[in-house]
Amino acid sequence: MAAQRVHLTIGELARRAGVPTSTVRYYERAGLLRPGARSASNYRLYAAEDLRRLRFIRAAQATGFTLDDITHLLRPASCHRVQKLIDDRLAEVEARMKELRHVRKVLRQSLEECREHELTGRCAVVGELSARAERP
Amino acid sequence: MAAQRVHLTIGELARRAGVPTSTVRYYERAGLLRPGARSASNYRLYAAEDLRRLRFIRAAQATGFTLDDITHLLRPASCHRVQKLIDDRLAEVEARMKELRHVRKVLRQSLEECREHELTGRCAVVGELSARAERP
DNA sequence: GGCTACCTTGAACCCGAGTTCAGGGTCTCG
DNA sequence: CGAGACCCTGAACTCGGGTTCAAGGTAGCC
Repeated sequence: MAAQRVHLTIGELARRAGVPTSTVRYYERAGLLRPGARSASNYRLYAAEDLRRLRFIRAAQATGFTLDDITHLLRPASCHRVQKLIDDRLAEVEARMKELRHVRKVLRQSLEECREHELTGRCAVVGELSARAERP
Repeated sequence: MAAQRVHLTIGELARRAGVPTSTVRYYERAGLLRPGARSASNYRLYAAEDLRRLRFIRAAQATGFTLDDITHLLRPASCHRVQKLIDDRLAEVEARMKELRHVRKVLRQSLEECREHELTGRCAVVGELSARAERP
């Protein structure tokens, strides 16, 4: 409450979050992030809060939420809805991790074989991958 | 070699792989999967081999390869290239798993808090999520 | 007072990965 | 023979998530 209002321009905000300004404007169009104010010259002005919000958006996105999901996460209108989103997402995350563990195993094995067979001139990776990918 | 040539139509193939026929045709356009033959009436005919190939494509895709990557995986022209693809992908998989572990933790915590705060009427999830997402 | 780096808008464009549509041919069953 | 389910083609469309472009306004410094 008493914290100084930091006034970031769009460029500053974007740099701090590691995104292009075009993306910030795009998120605004998408209803995800509105600047708290505008300067006299009509520049968007953002507070520290907005930086957190932007970082949250990127983090959520990196973990598989769509922008549409994120709008619901950021509008805690219904706790139930948010809970359901998180619940579902959690299930997806679990499933994805399981998949990835399998994939990692397959990739490692294939890579090894590929290296072993290198001298033969014929790369056997695809057959191996296919065969294994079929019965996860 | 001596195995019977199974002649699947596009619909049969698609059903067995769990994709729409439009996708199969799309993969053909993309150079990923050509039918081994055509019937007299110009229907695409696929062999069991092609079903494996299609399943491989879907599996690879599910694990984060783009269709373009997959064309290279399926054309083992250069073992080196394939190795590089797999190597890179392996690194991505590792990174992604790490991310996911963090995300899972955050989601679990948030969900718990959300449930605890349910009675207060105000959902605190976003604040929590944002705060945690900031320092992974 | 001019240079440079920033900011504004709306509209158009891009990409991957498909899907849909229009306008046909074919196969099989009754 | 006819109905319904399948197949063909090329072209257009969709969608998410942005980026790029044109045509400006502005802020700060020398």
